[in-house]
Formats: sequence, C-alpha cells, structure tokens
Amino acid sequence: MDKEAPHAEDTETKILHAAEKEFLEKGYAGARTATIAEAAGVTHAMLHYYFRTKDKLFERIITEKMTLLGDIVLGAFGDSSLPLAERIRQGVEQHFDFIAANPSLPRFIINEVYAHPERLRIMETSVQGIASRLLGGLQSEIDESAARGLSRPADALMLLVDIISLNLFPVMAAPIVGSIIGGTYESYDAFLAARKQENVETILKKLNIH
Amino acid sequence: MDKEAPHAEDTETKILHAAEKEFLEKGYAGARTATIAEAAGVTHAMLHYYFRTKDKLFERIITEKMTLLGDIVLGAFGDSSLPLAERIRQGVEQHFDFIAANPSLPRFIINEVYAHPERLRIMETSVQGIASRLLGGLQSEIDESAARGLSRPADALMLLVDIISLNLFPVMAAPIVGSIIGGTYESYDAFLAARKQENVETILKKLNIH
DNA sequence: ATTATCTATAGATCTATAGATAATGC
DNA sequence: ATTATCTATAGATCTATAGATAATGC
Repeated sequence: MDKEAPHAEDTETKILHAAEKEFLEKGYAGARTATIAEAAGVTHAMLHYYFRTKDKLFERIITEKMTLLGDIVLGAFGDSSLPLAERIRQGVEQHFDFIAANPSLPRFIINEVYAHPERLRIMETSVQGIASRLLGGLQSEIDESAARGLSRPADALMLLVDIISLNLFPVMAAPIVGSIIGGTYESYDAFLAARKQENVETILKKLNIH
Repeated sequence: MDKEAPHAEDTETKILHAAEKEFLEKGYAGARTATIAEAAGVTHAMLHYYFRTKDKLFERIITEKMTLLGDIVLGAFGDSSLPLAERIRQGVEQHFDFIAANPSLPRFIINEVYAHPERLRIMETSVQGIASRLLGGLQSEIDESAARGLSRPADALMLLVDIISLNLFPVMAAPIVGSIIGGTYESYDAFLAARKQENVETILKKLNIH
C-alpha cells in the first residue's frame, strides 16, 4: 500500500533517523557525521551522497522539529469546544505528555535558535499562527469566564508562558532535578507524573476557576 | 590593597574571562581554544601554557558556575527571618534577577550536565545542601502557615521546582518567546520585568496566602 | 546508463607542543 | 635561572570528494 518499502528502511531514511538522534542529543557542534553514518549502518560516504553536507542534513532535521514543536502547542491548546477549565487541563496534560515523550526536543530547539537566531524564520509561520489564532481565542474565553465571575482575569500570553515554563523545566533539567529530589519518588517517571498534575493545579489555582 | 594588580588584568585572568564567555555561549563542543585566545588578546600557545588542555580550562569554568548556581538558590530562599509571603516574594525576585543577569548560565549548566552527567558530582555538595537545609526549613514554615489557616498546604520541593521553572524559561528561550510576544511589550526587558511580578503572583496564588 | 555503494584520501579545522627568545625576580 | 611569551608546526579529528565497482530499472 505504501509508496515504497517492502524492504525495512532505505539508506536515506536510516541516515535521517540516526541524524535526528545524534543532533538532538549532541547539538550541531557536538554531532559527528561519521558517528551518524556508523549508527545508520552505512559508510560515511553515503551520508554525503544523499545529503551533500552536514549543514543540509541538519537543516532537514531542525526544520522538521521546529514545525513539530509549533504544531504541538497549537494542537494542545487549540480545542475550543471544551469549557475553559477542561480546555486548560487537557492542554497542559497534552503538552506535558508530548514534552515527556520528546525530552531532548526543547533543549535542542532552544540551543540551536540561540546559536543561530535566523533559524527562527523556519518557525515564524507556526509562531505567528500561535500568536494570532490561539491567543486571540483563548483570551476571549478567559475574559468571558472572568466577566461571569467564574474565574480570575488573566493574560492568555502570560498563561501560555506559565504552562510551557512549568512543563519544560523538569524534563530539560532531569538529571539535575533528579539529583535534588533524591529518593523522594520511586522513579523519575513517578515524579514526572506527579509534576504533570501539579502543573495543572498551579494553573487552575492561578485562574481560581470553578 | 589587592594581593596583586597594579596592571590591568594578567594573562591568566584574561584567558579565564574570555573562556567563560566562549564556553557559556557555545558550550564545550562549540567553543574553540583559538577563539578564546584571540578574545583574550594573547597568543594561542599561552592558553595551553596556563591551562594545559581545553578540558582543564573548561573544568575551571564549569566548577565555578555550578557552585555559583547552587549558592544562589540557597541564598535566594534561605532567609528564614521573614514572614512566609515575604520570604517567597523576595526569593522569587532574587532568583529571577540573578538568572536575568546571567542569562546563558542555565542553558550552559543544563547542556553540560546532560552531555556528561558525572559533572553533577561537582554540584553534589551544594545540591545536598539545598535538599536538606533549604527544603526542610521551608517545608515546616509552609506547614505551620497552613495549620494556622493562613495559606494552602504545599510541598516545598514542588514549590521550588515551580519557581525555578517559571524563572528560567523566559530567559533561556528569550529569542523564541520574544518572537511570540512580538510587539506586545516595549522591549524584552519590559516583558521580563512584568514576568518577574507575574511569577511572584503565580506562586502566591498557588499558596493562597494572606 | 542511472543510481547506489565502497575504498581511499584530500582538505579543512582544531588542539597541543617543541624550541627559541624576551622579561622578571632574586 | 625562573617565568612568560612568541613562531612554527606536529598531530588529531572531522568533513567532503574522487574514482572505481556493484546493483538496478528500462
């Protein structure tokens, strides 16, 4: 049924997958094309045959990842068919789950955008999408709820920054936070599960929503 | 009065300062010893004469920075002579100000600990200090306040993670957040000032403190 | 007769040191 | 007579390509 692929993965795909792992873990500067080729199980020359340069290969990966990250923010908070409290709870949880499932993604994007701010142009479209579509709609829902006395007034942008801040840090800084919590939790995953609920509560308490 | 220093900065100090900047901005893998030497205004050979290897120079910088970061957390929240609400407000603000004044520090530490988790041992002493001294004291204050009906009960560890999360993200991800906020604020510094107060409020509302 | 793969190596970049020379402190 | 500095270059590491060979699709 697929366009191709009776055989497992073709060389190009194997290189892409290995490159994704290497770049996300070590960043552009720390990644080695020879390491990528080896992990993909192909000779080093193949990497250059398919992608010409390290830069072009990197460009492929970071474009894909930035688009993904933009989409997930929009996707998590975009469902406006729910009552505000539910929309926020689900948004925080979905966002948290995505970050937990892609733990090196935020560090990767933050680092590479810092190193080359012009890379933001790749995200600009999704970022503009967030700013206008999501924030506009969310803000009017918050305002309406506050006007009815169902919750505290709040700035939708600030709320979004709150949520992203709270969700990213325990995943990005896992080794450090892990060493702080020590043996308080059974595992770091148990801590993360508790943290997800804690973040939902923090936001709902801020809105004082009923 | 000083031990030395009639002349501006000696070579060793110039190299250290240049190295700090280069490593914090580009990380270990992205930093170049030749770039450091050039920025310090000395020949490349001098760097190796004083510090032998890139690794040893890096070790000097990261040890200093990890200790600093540990100390600041302890320092910001350690003043237990204040009423709880004031202690938290001042702690959040002091911590925020320190991060804003050292914007590449969190990214640097998070990246280098991720790349080499064994580096956590450098921080272990300060980290243990935080876990026991700070959290223990803070927790009993929170408990006492809650018992008197002055605030909601809360877990001191979770509260600390909340604060650090909220304070770090807008500084670490400044280019990205800046592009999301667009022209809403006069400058990114204006946004950060607003953000500091917002973070204080978020925490106080979570505690529902009066 | 085009596409994919391999071996071998060039070429670029970076870290590190050798060895000579100048400056400094007894 | 020790410490600091410079020039020159070795040595290691990494990216990229040349050129030959094998596989694949008409």
